[in-house]
Amino acid sequence: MGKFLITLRGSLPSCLRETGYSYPMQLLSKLAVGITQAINRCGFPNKDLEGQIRQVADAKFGDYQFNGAMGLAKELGLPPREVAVRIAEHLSLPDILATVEVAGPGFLNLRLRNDWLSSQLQTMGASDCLGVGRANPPLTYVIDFSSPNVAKPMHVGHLRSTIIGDSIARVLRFLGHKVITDNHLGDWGTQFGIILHGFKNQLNQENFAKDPVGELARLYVEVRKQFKTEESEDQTTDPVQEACRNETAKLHHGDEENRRLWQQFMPLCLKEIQKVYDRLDIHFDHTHGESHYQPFLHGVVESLEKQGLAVETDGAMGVFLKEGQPPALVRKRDGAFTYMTTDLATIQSRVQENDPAHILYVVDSRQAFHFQQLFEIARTWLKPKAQLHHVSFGSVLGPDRRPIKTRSGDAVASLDQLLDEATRLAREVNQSNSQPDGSSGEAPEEDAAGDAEVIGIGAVKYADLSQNRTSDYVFNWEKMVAMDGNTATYMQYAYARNRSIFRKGGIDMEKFRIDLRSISLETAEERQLGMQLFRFLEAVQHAGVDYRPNVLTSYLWDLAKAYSIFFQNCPVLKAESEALKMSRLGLCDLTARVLKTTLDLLGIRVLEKM
RNA sequence: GCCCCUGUAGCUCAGUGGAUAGAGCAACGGUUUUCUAAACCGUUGGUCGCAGGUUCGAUCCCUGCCAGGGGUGCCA
Repeated sequence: MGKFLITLRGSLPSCLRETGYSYPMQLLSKLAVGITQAINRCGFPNKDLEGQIRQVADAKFGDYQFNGAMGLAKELGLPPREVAVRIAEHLSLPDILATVEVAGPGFLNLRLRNDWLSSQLQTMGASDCLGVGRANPPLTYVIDFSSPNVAKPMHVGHLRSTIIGDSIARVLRFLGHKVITDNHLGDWGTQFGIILHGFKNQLNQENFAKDPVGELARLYVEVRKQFKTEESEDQTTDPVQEACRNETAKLHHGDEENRRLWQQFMPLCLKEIQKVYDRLDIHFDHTHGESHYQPFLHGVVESLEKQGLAVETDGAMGVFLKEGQPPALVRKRDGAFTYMTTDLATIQSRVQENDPAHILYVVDSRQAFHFQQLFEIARTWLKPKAQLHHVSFGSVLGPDRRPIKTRSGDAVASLDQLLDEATRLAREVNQSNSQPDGSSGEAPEEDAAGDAEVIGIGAVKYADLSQNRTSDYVFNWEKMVAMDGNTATYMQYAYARNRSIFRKGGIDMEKFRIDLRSISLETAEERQLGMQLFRFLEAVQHAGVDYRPNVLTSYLWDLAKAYSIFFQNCPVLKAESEALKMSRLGLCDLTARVLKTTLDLLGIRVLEKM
């Protein structure tokens, strides 16, 4: 491969090589080889080349474009268009390219041959994984996501880590990597001390019997309210906070009563959380909470101390990293360990047990400083071969544009409420569209409740996933439960309409898929849809390289648009000839499979009828 | 104080060192004897916070400023 930057819409090209992404259908590397050869034939230098091969900005220019000629021209002191023309003249990829055109100040616009594209679509269609195949070599990823505090009910703020993490796991698995997901529950920190303190002093027995988790959550909020505010100058003298710290420390030191209570609370909390995961269709390989690492914490601090990393400071043990920066505390004055200690133990354990190439933390961007410290300590301490990444995401803001905080006990929509509302709306829309008024769609009567859940939860997930994870966003009920425009519902609907064609046509899917025919891309609509289908691989790669599910939602939107235009303009069952009908059915079926698979990578299900 | 992030259409947000900066929603107008109208088509809407700099080319990179937010030794 040449020294090109292969750009998948701005993704990090070197990652493609580093992560060993090499798939038979990879077009960009083929183009890179061809263009490198052309540049060599011209006698132009190809080192330090800032050129780029990418999808065209506008379909009217072609399919792909090469932007390197302008930079090269500057280096050579030649007119940019002349350089572009010479590269174009020497560019020879006769099987793949139909046209190579120089345009504007020196762009090289490339158009793929229809027969080549068609053959690629056949390859995709014949492949179970739609031409994506296996990464070579597969890498091991540990992905840490969701990680709620078990003592509190999940709310909209927990949604992002949970569904973004799940989607990243699905994408990396689909790309052929080994993925280990781990829900690092907050089940051992100060929040338990708070609950223990509340339980011992302010318990409402009746509530606890009726709704134990609800009562624990209430206690948490109640006790938090009694803390001195952050403005007060000396929080170390706060008696309530001190008492909570004391309960935490007792738990950590093996106090019998606190251990017993912890063991009583945990199954209740876990059951509550599991309900949400079941609804969201999210599963973990491990649920190793903070408590899981408790036996190793002493050893961690000891080891850090031995290496001279941790030193005593005001009675606590801390690691000083940078001048002027506060130390990272690994053991508090009262002997309790911190989440820094737990996170270090967790890294150690993951490195030893899984030997991963990457460990991803899908966590709120506000914890950036923590991860910076954590990674720095871990690298010095363990010298792991694993790369550590904080896959951060922005905050969910309230209507006042300020982050929703639960520490202060803000009232926020619970996740259950959100999912209920979305499901309720889905049922409403579904019913209104199922009236026997002649113009309605096929009424799916069998499992209306289940269908509404698929649509409603899909809508909620899509609303979150379609946003770039790094930016904050304002929480909005209507947006979260919207079912028109660029939403999961739109994709599910496109899928359902697509399947309807096959039902109406009485097509035997198994026979049809075995008996694949060549796909005609004669009309502009067919061509555009085919092109979009072909780009599936690039979209998944890009999403995987950047850990960004919203790349997939953008792709889906483009694909669904292309399909809608095709659907509108190209009759399938009533196509002019049997051959054209079969070709278009082939396009439809491939579209359905790509839609379904991409939605699956987002953790969203489809319905055969809507 | 120090560190980090953000600023793009009325609202919510995409996007990119390259061609005329895009969607959804909202508003307005149109499409249903034709494979599902949860759809489609069209119109309106922008000094990409401000000012410099680097570059053949900057909304994107750099610096400063303004505005908002976050973090910051005993919460996680």
